[in-house]
Amino acid sequence: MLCLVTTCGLARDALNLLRERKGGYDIVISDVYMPDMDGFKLLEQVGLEMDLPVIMMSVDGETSRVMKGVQHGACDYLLKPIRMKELRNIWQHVFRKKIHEVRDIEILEGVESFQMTRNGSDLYEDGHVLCGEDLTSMKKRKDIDSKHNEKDTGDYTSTKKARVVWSVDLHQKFVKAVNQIGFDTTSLSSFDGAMTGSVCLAEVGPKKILDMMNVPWLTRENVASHLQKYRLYLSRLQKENGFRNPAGGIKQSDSPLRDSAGSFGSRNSINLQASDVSNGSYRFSGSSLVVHNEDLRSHESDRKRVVSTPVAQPKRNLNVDVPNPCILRSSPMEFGHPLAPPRSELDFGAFDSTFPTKYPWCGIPEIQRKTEHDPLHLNGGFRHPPLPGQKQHTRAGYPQPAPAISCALSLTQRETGFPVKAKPSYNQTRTNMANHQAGEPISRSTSSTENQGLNMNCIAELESSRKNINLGMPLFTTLEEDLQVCWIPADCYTNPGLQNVEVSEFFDRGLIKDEPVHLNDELRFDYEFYDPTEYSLIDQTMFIA
DNA sequence: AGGATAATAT
DNA sequence: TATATTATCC
Repeated sequence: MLCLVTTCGLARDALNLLRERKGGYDIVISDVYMPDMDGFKLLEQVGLEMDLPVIMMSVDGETSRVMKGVQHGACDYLLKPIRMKELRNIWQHVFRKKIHEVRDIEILEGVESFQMTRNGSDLYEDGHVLCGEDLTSMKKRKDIDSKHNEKDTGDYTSTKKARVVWSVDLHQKFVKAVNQIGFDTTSLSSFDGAMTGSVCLAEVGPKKILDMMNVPWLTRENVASHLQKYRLYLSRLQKENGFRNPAGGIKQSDSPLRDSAGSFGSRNSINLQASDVSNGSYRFSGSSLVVHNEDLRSHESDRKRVVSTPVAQPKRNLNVDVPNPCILRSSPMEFGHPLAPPRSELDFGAFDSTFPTKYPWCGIPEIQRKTEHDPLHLNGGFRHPPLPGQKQHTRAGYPQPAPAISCALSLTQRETGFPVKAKPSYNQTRTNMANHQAGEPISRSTSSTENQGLNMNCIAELESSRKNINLGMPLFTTLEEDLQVCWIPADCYTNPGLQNVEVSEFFDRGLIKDEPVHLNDELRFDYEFYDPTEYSLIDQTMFIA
């Protein structure tokens, strides 16, 4: 890096130069002792007239003096003799300042305009500022660069396709389509559940599935890719089934370890292992707030037609056990739901003892199930998963402990309109846009769109922290809980005070109502009539591979 | 269509 | 950093 240094013997000269050429300098290094002026005076003056980082230096390392420098606004204080290494480092200050400027702009102008800033005249590339490597991650740099190129060429289509996130509901559509096609083409219900699955898959191709799914923005490639994974999963499943579970029952996860190979299908029973419990830091680590630079990709998601899960994303490191392994039954009519699933789907459910329909891939959305151990299921509407006894009352939770501070904080910040986001915001932000594109009934009000991910996360946060407190020990949040939090009716938040008000308000698209939250009317059926436990299985198995 | 592999996300 | 997921190529 080339540095132009101007030296002055007098502070007065320096000030004049600085005034003459505003913007011509990036940093000021000044001795504390100067013939014509106290260094602190100069420092003060520079601070008043221009916004430049000032570094003080002197042979005097007396604490009070150093402190004085800092108090007057010096960003560093170097002791003479100054080493080269120290000099090299002073550019940090310049850097930092620039970055703060960018941040300020972001905050002031809001996400939208910030994105424009980044897309357009890229502040980062202003002069030499972008020389360093440690300010923003290289990844971000890459994003910026690619965006920049896009702008230059004007060719937006040349960029890579955004990734489709196979959310629960999207996958449900997929499975639905697979089942449908399987039904249509075979027009018979196999008595062998496993065969039914295979037959379906043998018959269906991505094209058909795509048509059946009727999701306009989805491509054949998307489906093909997903189908590939699906098949992979099925084969693993069959292998595992033959191997560990010849009887076809629910695999007892006697190991808390995640079997990476077979985990797709092996998570239906959940172990509350002490080792897992001790791993309670997970939730809180996830709750730290980040002033998050809206990812560019969320900006383009409309164009890119990206989907993402509308619910909290599964947490891979979680493996929670249902204390009583659910006994699954195909019992759609028990709920008297008017929408009886097609025959093939019933068939899927009917043979869950031979074929692991308990696994998410196998038509969960189409069949209704009941967990014998959970009477709550019969209540209709919102139901809990069969949590261990302790947890049960925390769920009903009327006198609720305060939510996580972080959550309250994020809510508050959200109100300020600052682009503050809970961590997994990227995908979820995309979700909303994509969902919108798919014609799903999602409000496009700015706040809800921008903060949906945060909403979810905050609620999840509330839930988990509440549990943690109630149990008096760190308890990790389960996936199912993550999902559940989306369903919690507003009146669950009976704890008076800030957080309740804000939480309700938070759901400005009406996510919290007197009934379970669903993302899509079409899916309502699934959400309402499926055992949340089951649903958790969906996630755990479907998205954790 | 479907498998292999590259790219990307977590 | 390793692994999982998805896009893309053939």
